[in-house]
Amino acid sequence: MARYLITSALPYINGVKHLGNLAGSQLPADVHARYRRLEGHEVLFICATDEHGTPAELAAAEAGQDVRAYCDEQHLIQKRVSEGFNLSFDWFGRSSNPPNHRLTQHFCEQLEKNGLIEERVTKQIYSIDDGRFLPDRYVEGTCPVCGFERARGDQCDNCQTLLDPIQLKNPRSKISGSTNLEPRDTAHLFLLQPKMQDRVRAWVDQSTDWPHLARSIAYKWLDEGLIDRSITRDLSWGVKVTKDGKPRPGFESKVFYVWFDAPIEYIASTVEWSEATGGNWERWWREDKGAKDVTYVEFMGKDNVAFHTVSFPVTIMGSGEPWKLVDRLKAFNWVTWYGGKFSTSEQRGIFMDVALDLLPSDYWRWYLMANAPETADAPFTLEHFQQTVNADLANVFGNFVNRITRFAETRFESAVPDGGEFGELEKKLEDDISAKLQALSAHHAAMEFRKAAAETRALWVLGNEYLQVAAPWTAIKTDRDRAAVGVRVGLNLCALFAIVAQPFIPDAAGKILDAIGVPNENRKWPSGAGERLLDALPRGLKLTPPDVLFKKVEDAQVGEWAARFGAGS
RNA sequence: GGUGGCGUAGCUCAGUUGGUUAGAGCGUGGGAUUCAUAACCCCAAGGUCGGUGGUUCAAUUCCACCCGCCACCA
Repeated sequence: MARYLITSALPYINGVKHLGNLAGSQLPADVHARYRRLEGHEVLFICATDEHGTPAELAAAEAGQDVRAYCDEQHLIQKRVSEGFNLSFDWFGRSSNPPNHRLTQHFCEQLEKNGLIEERVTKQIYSIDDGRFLPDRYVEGTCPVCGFERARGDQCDNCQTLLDPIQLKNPRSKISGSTNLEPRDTAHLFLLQPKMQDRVRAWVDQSTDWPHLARSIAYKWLDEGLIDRSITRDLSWGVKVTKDGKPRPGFESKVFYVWFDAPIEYIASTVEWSEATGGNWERWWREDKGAKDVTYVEFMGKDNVAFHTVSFPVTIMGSGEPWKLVDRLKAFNWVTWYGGKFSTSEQRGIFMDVALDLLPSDYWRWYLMANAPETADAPFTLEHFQQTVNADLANVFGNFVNRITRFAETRFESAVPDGGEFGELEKKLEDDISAKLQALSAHHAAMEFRKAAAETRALWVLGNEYLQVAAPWTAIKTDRDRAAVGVRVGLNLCALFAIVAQPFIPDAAGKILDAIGVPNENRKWPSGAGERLLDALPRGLKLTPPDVLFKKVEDAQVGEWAARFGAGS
């Protein structure tokens, strides 16, 4: 038994995420966590909402709410939606909770002790009418290079020139539109990342089992050279800046930059978990306190790779303390909506809460993992979704369960029949199943989700092929024992198929296992060797044929949804 | 613009550490079957592996350039 610490990139607090966000980190992380638990390993699966930063403040203002009240509400909404998708987090925390404040301050003070923090004064745009400094992106004005009138403070969208907000002509606040702005001196803390460059590189060098994409992104940043990075902002919503545990003089109206405190929430969310459950968080995160044998696995979208392979490790290593660093990471490309972007404002695409109103979570889980954006961006289309779930879930798997349980009901009194012996057909099936199980386990272990889904489906197909040849409905006319073998094997296959489908479609798998009466302790991942895979159920065991597991998605539904969610527009 | 990724059957994708007839699922056509959600099972058709050059006995697989799409650039 091994120990796995699994984290999913933190969803930003600002509204319910779309299917693409789900597919790129929370869902695969959940599938992997479930797989490792089924294997009998000790798993701690952690996520949280990322709640600080200007976008949260602005969204709250737009909603006419206090930012904390806004985050409270949005956190609950996201938590409920993640439960609706059966995301089996051991804890779903909040980066605004006290443990993250304490840890973020702790890390900064450690970094400062180690000579990695420097206080510097810079000029920033202050909006007198808004009563605040403006982040670069929230200053707009005329580009000094090309004259484009809606250039942002960090970059001109027209000519791509990188800008400082001070350079803009006729600058105005994007928040209020006010032009009553002036540059003012303000102090900030800078993290001296270049000092850690060699150590981070050495660490990346030895991280040979990362995916190629992750390493090349890390090397790209290292090759370009790390820079001193400002880790504080002039905002009120966030983690206060301290020195020796007390408010840091001159920083009373400042907080840490959201990108500094967000990854620390991985640890802090685990602290939240320990406070709520009595668990020992240091056993998972501190190598001096029992975390040496932990395998830490991170899931994220490709945009997050640099932060997880370079920035956060700088914080961790720079602390000089024995914190756990990532061992394996899995990065995803994007799911697109018909090749384009999901967009809340333009009503393009399906968001997590709406998806649950349309269909059970298993449909989405299956499709998104069977088509996970692993090597490239993957388009979501309703038509492909319909084809995939109807074929895989309804026709191949659901119908398999239905045909064999119905037959057992009408001809064998809804019980696992006794009688008859395995023949060549069953022996061959056993070999084929074992081989596929082995491949499936390997794909799960390697976090190859498309391949794991394809292999799961291939198992289901073996079941249908077997029934076709064994044909108990024909055998029953002349040889009841022969039919009994077919039905017994068929029912055992149902149980086995449901067990290995649990990581992808936990609800449906649970229904099947309940219907067949498989107790919880017998739902573990099959280890393969020497198991009686096809004769594990007690003979005479009564079952209740489940209702149709997966209703097909109808053309009319697809048509309606396509219009409603902006398909192809 | 810089860097990285991708471009393989109608669609979504595997694959080739360079080597006999390039694979899967879906979709399509045909057949078989009736236990089952008109499902399942079998068979078949379909590709000059983005383009152009180069290296090689041999390239879809390596190299160069080009075209197209995507991401990141703190």
